[in-house]
Amino acid sequence: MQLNDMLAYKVAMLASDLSGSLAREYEAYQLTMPEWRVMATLGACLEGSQSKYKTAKEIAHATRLDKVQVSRAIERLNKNGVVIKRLSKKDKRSSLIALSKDGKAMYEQIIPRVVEWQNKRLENITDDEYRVFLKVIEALTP
Amino acid sequence: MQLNDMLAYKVAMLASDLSGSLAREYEAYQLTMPEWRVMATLGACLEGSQSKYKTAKEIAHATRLDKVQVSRAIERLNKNGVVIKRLSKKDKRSSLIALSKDGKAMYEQIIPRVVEWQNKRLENITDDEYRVFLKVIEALTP
DNA sequence: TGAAATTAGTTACAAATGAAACTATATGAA
DNA sequence: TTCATATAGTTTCATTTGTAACTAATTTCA
Repeated sequence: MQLNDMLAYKVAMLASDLSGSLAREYEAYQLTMPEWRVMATLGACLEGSQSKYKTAKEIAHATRLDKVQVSRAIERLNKNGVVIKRLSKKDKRSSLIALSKDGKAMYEQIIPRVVEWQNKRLENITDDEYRVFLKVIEALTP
Repeated sequence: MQLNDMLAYKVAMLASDLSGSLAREYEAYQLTMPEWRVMATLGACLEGSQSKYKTAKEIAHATRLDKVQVSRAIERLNKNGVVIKRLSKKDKRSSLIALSKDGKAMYEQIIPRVVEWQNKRLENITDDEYRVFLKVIEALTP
């Protein structure tokens, strides 16, 4: 059995390649990966009818980052004017986080680049193949 | 677009889950992931007709680890008697690395655990689905 | 030849990461 | 109430990781 035949290795290689390649789309905006994930989460919730505010805890859950990483990402995004923070009245331990006007504008610039990047990556793959791919990912995740 | 719909994110989640889960199989042997990959590479080459010795460079290439990680992994494996190192006569900058007797025994204990782990993970997935999955991975990797 | 450029591997240092301790608030049971 | 326990988020510290500099050997080509 070669390393190359091993599932975990294959997927790790793919993940590292995809992450690195996608990162080039948002690195232009001086964002790290955790920062991008926080933004993406805050940006996505603008579209629905839900509140545009999220707590750090909710963001951590959505991004699967741990609370330290989320705290640091929010701190930097806040310092750079990308997100705003207001104290929650319900629970004074928490803040409510949302994209600022600038942050929203930045998000709206990045998203099309991410979509385009993804479409390009998927262009040699049929819909059927991709469906199976997603299904297998689902089945592999406990 | 939700984070969850993003290809790179999905694959990163899967990779992190698979790596972590597989790691439990070799962590019992006090191996880190780079160390396991080095062992796996040296172990696999015992089976073919090739030399059982590999240079750090060849190992780095096979494992896709960078040379610093490989150097550190080899250093620790060597200190723990898992691999042996002899100077290459052809090129005095290089060493030739191979599994020691103990290292080979360890490798032969671990491999069945890894195979079993992988089979278990794949048990809900049909051969056809898995074939497509591998094909998509191939197509996604540039 | 032999000086300049390249390569293998190691070492040193800086940045990223994660675990654990900490602060402030909230919850729950006596 | 009030005291013990739990939780949100931050800070601290040790470890991991990656980058760049380094050493020693090899290759190239003038």
